[in-house]
Amino acid sequence: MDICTRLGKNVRRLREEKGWSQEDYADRAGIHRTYVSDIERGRRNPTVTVVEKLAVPFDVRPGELLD
Amino acid sequence: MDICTRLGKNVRRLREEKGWSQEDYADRAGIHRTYVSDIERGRRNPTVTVVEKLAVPFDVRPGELLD
DNA sequence: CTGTGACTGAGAGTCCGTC
DNA sequence: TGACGGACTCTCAGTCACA
Repeated sequence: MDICTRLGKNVRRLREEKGWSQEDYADRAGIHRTYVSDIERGRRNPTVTVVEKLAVPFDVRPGELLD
Repeated sequence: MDICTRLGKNVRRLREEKGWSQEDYADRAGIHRTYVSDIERGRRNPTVTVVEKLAVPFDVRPGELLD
């Protein structure tokens, strides 16, 4: 499976575990809501700085999002 | 420490452990030599697909390069 | 062998919407 | 709430000559 798809699935899974909407999560991560939507669907190829931002609200290491 | 710097240090450390030159490694990863040079010095902010390419020659999970 | 500045096309990332 | 589109700016991907 493509690494962007894996990233997207991990983000969605963790976000839903927290019970957050995409908008809630986007605000916590400091990222635009439409961008989160694209990422969860594997339609974007984010940079490592974005991966770091994505990891903050979940309190996990950035690398975990790529597993 | 900045995530780009961490990535760069990890790549350089692993590359030197293997005894490869930047050029050897770049060829194995399918990336340009000068681009590897930039990444090792933390001057670039690569996308996750690049991180995936970087991980291949080392036979590690892409996420490990971000630790 | 490696660092660096410069360059171009592609795409990252934001913001406005509608359904 | 989330999918999706359009339009926009700015940075990244990828390469080269040269130090």
